[in-house]
Amino acid sequence: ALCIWEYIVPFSVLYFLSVYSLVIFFESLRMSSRLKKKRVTVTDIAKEAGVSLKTASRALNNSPHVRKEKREAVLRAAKKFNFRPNISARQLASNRSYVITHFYDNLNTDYLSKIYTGMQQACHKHGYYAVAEATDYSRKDFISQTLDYASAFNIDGLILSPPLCDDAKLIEALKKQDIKLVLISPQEASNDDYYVFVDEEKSAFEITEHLITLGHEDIAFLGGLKSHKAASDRQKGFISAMKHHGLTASNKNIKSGDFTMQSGHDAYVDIMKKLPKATAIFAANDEMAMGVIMAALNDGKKIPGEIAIAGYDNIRFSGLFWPSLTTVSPPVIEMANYATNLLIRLISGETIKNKRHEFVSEIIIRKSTNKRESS
Amino acid sequence: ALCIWEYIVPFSVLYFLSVYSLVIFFESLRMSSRLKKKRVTVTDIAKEAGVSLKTASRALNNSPHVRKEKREAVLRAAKKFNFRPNISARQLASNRSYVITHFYDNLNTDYLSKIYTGMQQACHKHGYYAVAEATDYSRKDFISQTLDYASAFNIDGLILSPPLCDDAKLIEALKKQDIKLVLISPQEASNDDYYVFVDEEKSAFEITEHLITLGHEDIAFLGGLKSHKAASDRQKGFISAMKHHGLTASNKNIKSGDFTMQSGHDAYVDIMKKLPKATAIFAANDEMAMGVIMAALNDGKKIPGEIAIAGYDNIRFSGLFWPSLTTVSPPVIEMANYATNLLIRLISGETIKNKRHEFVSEIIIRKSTNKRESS
DNA sequence: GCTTAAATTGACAGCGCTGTCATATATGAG
DNA sequence: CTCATATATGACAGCGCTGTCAATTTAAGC
Repeated sequence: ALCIWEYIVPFSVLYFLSVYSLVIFFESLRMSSRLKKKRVTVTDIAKEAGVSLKTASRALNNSPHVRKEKREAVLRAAKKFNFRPNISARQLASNRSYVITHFYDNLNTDYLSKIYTGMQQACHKHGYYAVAEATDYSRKDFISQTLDYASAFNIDGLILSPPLCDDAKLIEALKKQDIKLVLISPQEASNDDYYVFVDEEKSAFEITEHLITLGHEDIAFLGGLKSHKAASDRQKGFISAMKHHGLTASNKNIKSGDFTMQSGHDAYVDIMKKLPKATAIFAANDEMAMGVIMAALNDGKKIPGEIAIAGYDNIRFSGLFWPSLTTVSPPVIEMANYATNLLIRLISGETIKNKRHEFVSEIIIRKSTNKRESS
Repeated sequence: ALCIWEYIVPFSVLYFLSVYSLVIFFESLRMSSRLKKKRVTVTDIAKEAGVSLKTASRALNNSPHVRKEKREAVLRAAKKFNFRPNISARQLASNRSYVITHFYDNLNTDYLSKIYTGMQQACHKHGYYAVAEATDYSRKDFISQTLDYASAFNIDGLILSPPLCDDAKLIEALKKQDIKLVLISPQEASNDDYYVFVDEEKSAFEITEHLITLGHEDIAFLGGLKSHKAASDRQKGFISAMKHHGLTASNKNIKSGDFTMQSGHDAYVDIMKKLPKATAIFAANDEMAMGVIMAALNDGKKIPGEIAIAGYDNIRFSGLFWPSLTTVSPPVIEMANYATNLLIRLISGETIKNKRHEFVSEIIIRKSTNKRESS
């Protein structure tokens, strides 16, 4: 994670680079009382590359109007001196904050933490700061608050996650203020929005296929709330996998819960009543899957020997659960990273054709479906 | 969370404040093309208060050598104009970053997220940035990496959480570099360190007492690894609560696991063999408690009717579990907030007498012990 | 080859704040 | 009341960068 290291060159190397470096070196010795390293500034780079301060600045910022040779010379000098721009000076001079904020209203700290990690990685690389800010979506003045916040802190860009990314009014208001934004997993995105998303249907298809491959034929699906797009996508994936393999998917083996563990528990009882020969259950989220597992254990069933169970989301606990849960893991960190990079490019004024980027989740096979698996 | 709102005064109010505000108002109208609000700067505040730029700066920064009346005048002016200092300018001029970083090597995103929230709150108030940075504690060059990072980013202060906060060498090295730091829950802190911690023994005592109050007498304790100080503190709390109420605590009813769900499951079986009349089990962490619950359900026991189960930590999932788990909730957000405030005071050069601050966890009673409880 | 437009380059000011240091004022000792 | 010391105040430079705008070079068109 400390990708900064790549910038840090041992002093011994610097030492031999040039007379200039020698000067730096001795200066640093002189000031060594408290390791006050002489900062390398754009001026130094410009001198080294034989161009003006401004040209160096342009080259470093990837701005247009710099001849190729000069640009390369500047970049070479920057590398040689291990140059890192001073963010504060940039902020001050350009009247931008170089801060990207993730606004959320979500208590799933696990999810939030992953988003932050992804943002952090991208921000790090480009000299931006990543900030996460909780909001209260239920407040009536929510939109005006958000706008005020963004302008007070001079936020350059915003990442919005569900449910905020589905508030058309908020998005419109932010756009009107000319604040760049990228959405993560919106339920449905307009053509104007930049966003990242993950193909839920495909993953549901794959995990269903995994169960089928293991030899299961009587597989039940436990869905979620109808209004939740992800849940219905997962259901579609299940149905098409079943049909693809010549198995039936009807309301005999499709039930729905409300995403809680309790509802998983209840659903198991229901399923066993209507479809007693079921040997596998695929729940649309991990919590329900865990409820199913508990009910099954309670029922005296061996997992996965007598009944295999799969979930969706890969919440942190699904790996710690016992038996550990086979599930679908959406690449949240990667998505956030991509979204942030996209945002930074937008902020820099780049025009980007592809407004959307699709990710694919990973299927994680653990003990709840696969007895040969050791962990 | 958006505590910035308190700074935002409706325009109408500003409008009537003074001629000066009028000027601001019209300027902002002129620039209204893109809401380019004229920034209020220290110079403005100084003018209003009738002092020099520097005196205003001093007053705003709580520096010494400012007469009381002038200080008050400045603060009044700042409030009137709704002044917010420009962080970047500060950073640039003072050669400090105003960044506080939390270094961690911990996969518990739930915990991390709470720490970040607490830091965020404190940083927000004082114009600092909160950053969270993952490290790899197992690397051999870990310490030098951390030092390089801190100096490259000019970090003002560091928050360290377990296990990093227990690395004496790291701490010494950081101190030598004159980097301020505050530890969160160190296993044992030297007299020189600033840290926050939580009284585990007390909480364990209380939750045991909760079980006793419910009428349980044959209570088993499921401990953790001996090397883990928190685990042994929790065990001490259990023992003293039992003794306090005239109940026995011996190796007949004290077992130990390894903090995994699986070990909780196994421990239940063991406990029931050695102490079949047990009606309550207190596990030293939530995961083991959940393992115990599953084993008990598997065993046909009713929870909490026939056996009550309590955990420790209040991981996110313990509220979603079924039955929801009675547990101890350490105030992580508050701890991080306090630690960050402390750090900011240290950075500002304040001398602080109390190097440590104790927190008390909350006992959260849920269904696994209390059938009357509704959620 | 000449004119015009486009691309490239650099000089310079200044973002908003704090550090330094010289100056001014207050306090205390004798 | 005077001088030394402590406390209070302000003028000014400058942190490192980017925006502006004018100057210069290059390319394009005919």
